[in-house]
Amino acid sequence: MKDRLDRTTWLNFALTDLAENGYHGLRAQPLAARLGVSRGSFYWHFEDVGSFHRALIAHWSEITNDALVADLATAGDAERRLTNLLRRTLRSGPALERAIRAWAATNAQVAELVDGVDARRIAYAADLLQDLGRGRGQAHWRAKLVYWAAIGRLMMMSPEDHSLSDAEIDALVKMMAP
Amino acid sequence: MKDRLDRTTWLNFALTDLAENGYHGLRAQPLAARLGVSRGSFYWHFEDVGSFHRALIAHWSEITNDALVADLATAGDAERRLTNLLRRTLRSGPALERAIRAWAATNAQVAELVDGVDARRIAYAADLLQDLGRGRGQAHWRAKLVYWAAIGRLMMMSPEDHSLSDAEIDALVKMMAP
DNA sequence: AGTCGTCAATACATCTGTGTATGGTTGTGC
DNA sequence: GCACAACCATACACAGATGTATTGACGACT
Repeated sequence: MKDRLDRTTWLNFALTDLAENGYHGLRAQPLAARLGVSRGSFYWHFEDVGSFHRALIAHWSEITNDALVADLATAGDAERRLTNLLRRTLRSGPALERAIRAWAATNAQVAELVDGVDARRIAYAADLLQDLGRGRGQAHWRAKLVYWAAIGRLMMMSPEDHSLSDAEIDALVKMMAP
Repeated sequence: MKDRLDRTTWLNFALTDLAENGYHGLRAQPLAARLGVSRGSFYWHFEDVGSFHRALIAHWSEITNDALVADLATAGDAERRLTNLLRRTLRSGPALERAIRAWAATNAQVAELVDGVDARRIAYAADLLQDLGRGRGQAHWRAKLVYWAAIGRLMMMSPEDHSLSDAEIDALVKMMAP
């Protein structure tokens, strides 16, 4: 038998389910049904629903921080890296991030972790803006502004309003770091 | 007996509960418990949970659009109105809007209504930017950007990162409509 | 005073989900 | 080839929510 599950398989499946169906489906019974197994498997891998949730957000946090580390290793000067960062975050598939933030709105532990991720990303953007000549305070509030826009955009529910051309992103970079 | 409830009392209470506890509490049993009545009252005023939800988002949409109409009637020139709009939306209590958007992430009907509210607000901001001399296309994408930032900000879960000084808001207005 | 409409409590059947206990199946090391 | 660990199914008791049906209490209108 090859179709047995391990812990990270559960977690990865839960992330895709979270992106598609929201956090209300992140429980033993619905997930097991979608996976085609019984809850016996769930309760083998996880103590209870609460600890499953903790494991899941820890897993998401790891993945997300890995992605940021990859960003940090991107080559190029600061302006190019900022442009690339904006292109990626202003165009990425919004489903999972949106679902995580919807979850964070009603769960303090999720909120705390999301908060940490946000702070790291803002600090990264602020560093880039400082490299482009902005003062420390200016760089930080502009970084917050751009990051807020990225998050606000992915919270929009109509896809047609997500569009942003290369020219508009370039203009945004120039606006933030002239 | 004066402590009997009518339909709008239910809806208003549901909105405060939504802001405080998220949309997972928007059901007959928990709401009735918090209101100190039985579910008999709920099922008198509403057909079922689904139609209650529809009534609730319609109610929110009305309230929100009324607020926008009030904004539209604000006196002053375009720059002052834009500054006021930003001060209000960049500083308002974020709980209800955040909860509504968390709800919209997993409910198509809520998403549709939120979408309409967003479009109206963006159009209003774009009008103001056009009054300040921006071209039509420029005004619209800058309005989207500012609106995204407002939404992204209220999705942030740590209160200390919400702060934005008057000077920063003025700088934002100058940045968008120089 | 009596009737009707409005609102709410209670009781019931049903559904979905939790957590636990117990046993069964599959693979791996010796 | 066997013992053990990893993994999963099944069954049970329980909790919370839904929706419906029935009954009851209050107020207004005539």
